[in-house]
Amino acid sequence: MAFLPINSSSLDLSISMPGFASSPPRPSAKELDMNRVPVVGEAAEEERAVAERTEEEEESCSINNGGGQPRKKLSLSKHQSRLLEDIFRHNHSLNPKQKEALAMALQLKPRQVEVWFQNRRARSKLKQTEMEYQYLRRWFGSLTEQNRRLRRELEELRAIKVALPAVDSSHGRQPPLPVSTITMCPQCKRVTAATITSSRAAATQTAIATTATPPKAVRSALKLQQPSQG
DNA sequence: ATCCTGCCACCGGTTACTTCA
DNA sequence: TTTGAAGTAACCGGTGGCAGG
Repeated sequence: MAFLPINSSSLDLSISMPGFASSPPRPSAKELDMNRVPVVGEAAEEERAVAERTEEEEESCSINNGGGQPRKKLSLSKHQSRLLEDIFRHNHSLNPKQKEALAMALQLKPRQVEVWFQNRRARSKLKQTEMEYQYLRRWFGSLTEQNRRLRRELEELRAIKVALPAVDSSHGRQPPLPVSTITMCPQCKRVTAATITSSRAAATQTAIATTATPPKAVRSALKLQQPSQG
């Protein structure tokens, strides 16, 4: 469990903070909230933008005043998003103190940080689900193909068995068979054509029957891809 | 020990806004 | 300039865990 390195009074992140970093990357105009007036410059502008945004939120955003007015949607700056992402990578949820500290560092409301983490967890889960779906779809496809191949093989083996009805018990001399059909009888340890047809057919039958069950490795692989909690 | 209540955090689903092709 | 799709911040209602009475 990777906890954020914070204490009760500060968020000690080794990542640059908006408004605190010496030279934070300047977000492009498109990355900033379009409700704000366009700004030019470096850190001061970012700081000013955040301050203006916060002021606007105080007045208009229902997350602050409890609704009534049409909600305005805040666009987080690239800087804020990056920091949130960095923290999310280490921790998918925050305790109240961490949330408070992070909100302070980002000049956001704790509720906004909370909502961001909720939405981020949801996106993460959705992405995971989509990955699993794609994986299972591919797996299903390969199983279908395998099943088709095995059924074809079973038909061929049955055809061979029909063509060679007397071979089964004799172990006697038989006409030469195709190399691919020769195998060892598990009981008598002798190579016979009849054994091939029966044992291979049985094996094929079993393979067909068992292709519906996901192998343990697949099940655990899907489990392993779950995002680690806490 | 059990039940009830209030609080809080979280989740799934949805809405509404922003951005971009 | 308009428009539809995609991304996502914010909201809503429901649920479960926990503490206190």
